[in-house]
Amino acid sequence: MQPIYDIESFRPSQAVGAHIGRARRAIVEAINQELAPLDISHAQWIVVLLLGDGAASTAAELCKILIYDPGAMTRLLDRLQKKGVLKRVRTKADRRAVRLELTAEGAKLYPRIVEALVQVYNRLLRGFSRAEVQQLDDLLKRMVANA
Amino acid sequence: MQPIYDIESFRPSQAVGAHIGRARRAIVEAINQELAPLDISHAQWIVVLLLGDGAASTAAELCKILIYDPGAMTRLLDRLQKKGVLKRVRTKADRRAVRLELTAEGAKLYPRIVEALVQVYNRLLRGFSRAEVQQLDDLLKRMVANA
DNA sequence: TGACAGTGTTTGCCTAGGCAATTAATATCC
DNA sequence: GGATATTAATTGCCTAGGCAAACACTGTCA
Repeated sequence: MQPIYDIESFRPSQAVGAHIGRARRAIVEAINQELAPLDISHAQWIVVLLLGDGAASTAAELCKILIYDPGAMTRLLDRLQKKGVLKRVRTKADRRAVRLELTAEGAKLYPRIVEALVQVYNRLLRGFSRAEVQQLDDLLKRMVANA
Repeated sequence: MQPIYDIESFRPSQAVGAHIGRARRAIVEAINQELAPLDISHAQWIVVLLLGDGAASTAAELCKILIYDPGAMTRLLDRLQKKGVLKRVRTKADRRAVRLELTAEGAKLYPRIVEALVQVYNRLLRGFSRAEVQQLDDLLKRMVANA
């Protein structure tokens, strides 16, 4: 298999990286716009999502999944707590860790975020067959696997 | 064409957005690692690239292409100037604008960045046929077009 | 030509993430 | 059991981007 790009003909703005970057920007902007009424930031709704579906329940887990700085996470959680979205609960099992729980308020946010995401993705995937989406996913996963 | 995702079965971490996010992270990290010896940040090498291949020559153009805040751009250019990578040249044509030019130093950076990008992309695309890369590009472009 | 809108750049202020050091609690290993 | 390493969370400090206001200059249009 010959290499895809070579130095002579390389055009940065036409490379996969640029396309991926533009697609990501389109997604982020669309979601932000959709979630604007909830007054919640990009980093924040991802956390609500992860707590809401049980993928994480402590700051450390969130940091690991999101590859996010622990210090920044503490402050992000502070903000969500101040908003009344989540609460910190110390547990007996491990007294270092703080279990994070969505409040009733926060729990109401979860389905709204899911709905927004589904809507945005479906919109950005207009005209795609399921097979094409599957293929896109697969190609991206192969890139990540090569890292 | 039926919608791709539905609320019940939606798994955020398996959606296209997540895959795109992970691919982007893999690319950024690989490039940063490759360019670490140059002591230049993510935002900075993109600017050098755009100036180097003539895609932009003023701060305003850079902002437009990168969808980047003008204030932040001023300061980013300050840093690159202090590093001796570029210089600002006032021109008679439009006395508001400042033409940006790579210094001899900056010009030497350009091919090294291109080389790093080509290398990283080719590595992340190991095992891809040209057709597959083309398909990936196309699928991403279609998403962006739907935005 | 002169008022006015628009453009290019800069600055100040605010927010937020990264890094390093700290503290508290737990795990490990002898 | 006790020294040591590791882990979870927090804090302070630094850097950098977003927004809004300010300023200089250019373009437009009556």
